[in-house]
Amino acid sequence: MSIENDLFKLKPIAYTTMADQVENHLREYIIKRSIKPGDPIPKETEIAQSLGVSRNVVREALSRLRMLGMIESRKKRGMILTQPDVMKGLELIIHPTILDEHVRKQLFELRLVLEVGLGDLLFRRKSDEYLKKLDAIVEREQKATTQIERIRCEVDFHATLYDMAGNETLKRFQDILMPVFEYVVEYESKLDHTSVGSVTHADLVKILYADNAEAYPNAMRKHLMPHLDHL
Amino acid sequence: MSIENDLFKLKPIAYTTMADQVENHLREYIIKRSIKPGDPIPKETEIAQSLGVSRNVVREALSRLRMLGMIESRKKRGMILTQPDVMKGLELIIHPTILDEHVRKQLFELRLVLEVGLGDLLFRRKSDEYLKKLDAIVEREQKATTQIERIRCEVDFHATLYDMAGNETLKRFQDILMPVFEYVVEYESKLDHTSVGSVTHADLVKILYADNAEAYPNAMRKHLMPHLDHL
DNA sequence: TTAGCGGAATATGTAATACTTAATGTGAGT
DNA sequence: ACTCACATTAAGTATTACATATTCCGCTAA
Repeated sequence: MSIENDLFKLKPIAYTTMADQVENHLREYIIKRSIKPGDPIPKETEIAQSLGVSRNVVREALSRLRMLGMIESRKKRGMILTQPDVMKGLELIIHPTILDEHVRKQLFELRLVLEVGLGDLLFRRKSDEYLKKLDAIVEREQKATTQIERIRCEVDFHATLYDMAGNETLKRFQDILMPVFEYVVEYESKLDHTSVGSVTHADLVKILYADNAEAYPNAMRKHLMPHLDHL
Repeated sequence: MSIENDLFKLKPIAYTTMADQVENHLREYIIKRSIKPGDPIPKETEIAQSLGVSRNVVREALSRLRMLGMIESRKKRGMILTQPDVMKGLELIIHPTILDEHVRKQLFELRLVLEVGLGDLLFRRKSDEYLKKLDAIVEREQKATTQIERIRCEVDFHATLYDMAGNETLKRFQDILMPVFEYVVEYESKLDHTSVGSVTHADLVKILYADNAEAYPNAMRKHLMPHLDHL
C-alpha cells in the first residue's frame, strides 16, 4: 500500500471547478475594464445570472478575492474594488510550521540577499533619527548580559535597517519572513548570533554615518559570513 | 442608552463573517495539530456540524485555502493538506494594472536590492553551463541591431542570473515581479536600457568567471546606477 | 477460486430557495 | 420641513436536493 502513493503521483490532472472559472472571469473583468479601487463591481446575483452559475459558486469566487483584499463588500452598497496589500497573499501562506525545510532555507537565503543589497536604499533614506536608534541598539547590545537580550538586539538592529530603508513593501516582506528565520536557526548549528562575522553592528553603523555606500555591501557580507558559509 | 453608544464605537471595525472565522479555525486546526502535507482533514459536513455553521460557509473558507494551494480535494477521498507554493499568494495579487504607482515603485526598488545582493548565491552555485549562457547573451547583445532585441537581451541576462542563483523561490519571486517592471520603465525617463551604467554585462560576467565575490555587489550597483539614481 | 462486473455508499461540486441582517431610500403624517 | 416608520436592496447564512466521481463490497460467472 505504501508503494501505491508514489506510483499514482502523476494522476492529478488539472481540474477546474466553476468557482475557479468565475474567479478568472472576475479577474479578467477587472483588468479588461481597468476598474479602479473604489469602483463598484456587479452584484452577486447579476454575476451569477450573467455567467449562468449559481450564486453559491459566485460567492466562493468573491470570497477568495475578498480574502486577498482585492474587494470589499457592504450590506447594501454592493461590492467595490480595493487597493490590495501586495504582501497579503504571502502573509496568508507563510507559516513556519507548514513550510518544509527546503523552502524555509530558500527564504532565509532570500533574506541574506536582501540585507546585502539594502545599502543604496539606506544611504538615500537615512536620517539622524534612525542612526541614533541604531546607536542605541548597539550600545544596548554591548551592555547586554544574557543571550536572549543579545538576540533581541540583533533582531532590532536589522529590523531598524529595514525601517530606515523607507520601503514599506520591503519592510512588510521582511516582517512576514521573520518568523520563518527562527526555525532556520535550528539548522544553523547554533551560531553565536550576537557577534556574527568579523564586522560588527557598530562597524555597520560607522559605515552608514560615513556615507560610504561602496563599503556597505561587503561589510554586510562579512557580517553575515557565517550564514553565507552555511549555504 | 448611553451604554449602547459606547458599544457602537468599536463595532464597525471588527466585522468578521462566518467564513472568516471558519478559515481561522481551519488554520488553527492545521497548525495546532501539526498536520502535514498528505494528511487528511475533516469532511465538509463534519466541519460544518462541528462549528455549527452551514456547509456553504465552510465551503467558502475551504475554497480560499484551496486557491492558495494549501489543500486539495478529491470527490470521495475527502480533502488533504498540500505543500503550498509560497509565492502563489503573491502571484494572485500582483498584476501591474491593479497596483498603484507607489507600490510598483517599491517593488522595483525591491528588485534593485535583490540584484545587488545576489552575488553570494551566484558564486556558490555558478556552473560552466550558465556562464556560457551568459556569454552567449552578451554576444547576442553586442550584435543586436534593434532596440527591441537589446531589451530582450537585457531581460534574458538578468533572468539567467536568477536561474544561476539556484533558489527556486527567489526565481519565482522575480518572475512574478517582472511584469510590474515594464510599467515602471515608463516613469524612468526612457533610459537607455542596454548600456546602463558604466559597468556592462560583459564586465559582470568577467567578475563571475574570476570568482571575485568582493567586486560583484559594487559592480552591479554601478551597472544599475541609472536606476538607483532615480530613486 | 478468481476475475471482473455492477451497484451501494460516500464526499465533493452545483443549484435553488428562503430567510436574516444591515444599509439606503421613500413616503406619510404632524 | 422634519421625523419616523416602512419598503427595498444586496450581502450573509441556512437548508435541501441533486450531480458526479471515487471507493468499497459483494455478487455472479467462467
